Amino acid sequence: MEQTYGEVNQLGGVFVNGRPLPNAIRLRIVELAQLGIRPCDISRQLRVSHGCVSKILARYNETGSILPGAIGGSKPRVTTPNVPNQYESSKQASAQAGLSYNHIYPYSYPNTMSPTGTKMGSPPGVPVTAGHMSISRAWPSAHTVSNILGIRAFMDPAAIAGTDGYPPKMEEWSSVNRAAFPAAHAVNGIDKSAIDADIKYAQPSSTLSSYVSACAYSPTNQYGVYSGPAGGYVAPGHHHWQPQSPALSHPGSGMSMHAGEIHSPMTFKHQAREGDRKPPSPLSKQQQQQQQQQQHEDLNSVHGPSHLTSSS
DNA sequence: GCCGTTACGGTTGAA
DNA sequence: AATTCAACCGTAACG
Repeated sequence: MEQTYGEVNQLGGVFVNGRPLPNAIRLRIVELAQLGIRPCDISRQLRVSHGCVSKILARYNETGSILPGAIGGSKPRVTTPNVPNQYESSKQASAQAGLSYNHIYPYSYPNTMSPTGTKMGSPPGVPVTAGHMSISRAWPSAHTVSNILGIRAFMDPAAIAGTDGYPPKMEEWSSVNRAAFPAAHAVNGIDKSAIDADIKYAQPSSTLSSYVSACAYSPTNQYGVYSGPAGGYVAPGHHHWQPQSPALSHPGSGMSMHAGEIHSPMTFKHQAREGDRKPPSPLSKQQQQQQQQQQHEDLNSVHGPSHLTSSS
């Protein structure tokens, strides 16, 4: 297990068996889909099996999250009926969920060169934001609920990058994603960071241009169809997203960026549907801390705009 | 040819 | 500390 670098699928894409695709790729899949690109094209372009594309998109549509579910661990044993205290049980459940998964997992595959230095390992005390939580929706499954800290990974390339191979893992950024990038706009923001991170996985060489992670895969861009990175796909008529949701948007966070590039057709469908549900979330103190951290991290994460230039 | 679904082999991590 | 086991993952293949 140590070095599971990667295998190559039929499409020539790199993947690690048993492990989720890098968020950058996932993000790209969603972005492209939003732009109207057909799944089959996405599959080819990103070199991800269509089954996977299908799965990710389906998941996104359903949960609003591009992030993979929590891997590993055991669900809290529910053997005990919640009978005793109804309210208790409910809160308990949430709490558990929250607690269960909090790590960050930026997929940094060991292939890289990362400098090591970062220990950010995001210790268990990771950063989270309540704000996010709230919007982050109640996840249907036991897992997935909490972690928002993933965000930091998303937003903070450094953090991610830092992982020299063995980074902190964030399996559960699930909620994050939503929170982190509420809409497409956010996508952009994240994207870059996420991409950076992932990129390493994909391409160690990374210097990478900020975006295009996907493209990164294909240096040559054979499929070059979308030569453009996000910008490329972006719909021309996009509007700037407006900070309408202060709550979820971390102020200052990377999102502020020009995100205007992508319009967000998809948006979260459920925001409303589940939105109501977890307001006061029982945040664990950890989470609280996390919140703080996170916020501050967000700030840091402001990354520069991805210049989309050319490429290819 | 496209797309949804699922079997398969694999990884992870709480219990 | 080691093992168990359930949950997830992505690919590949099927329909």
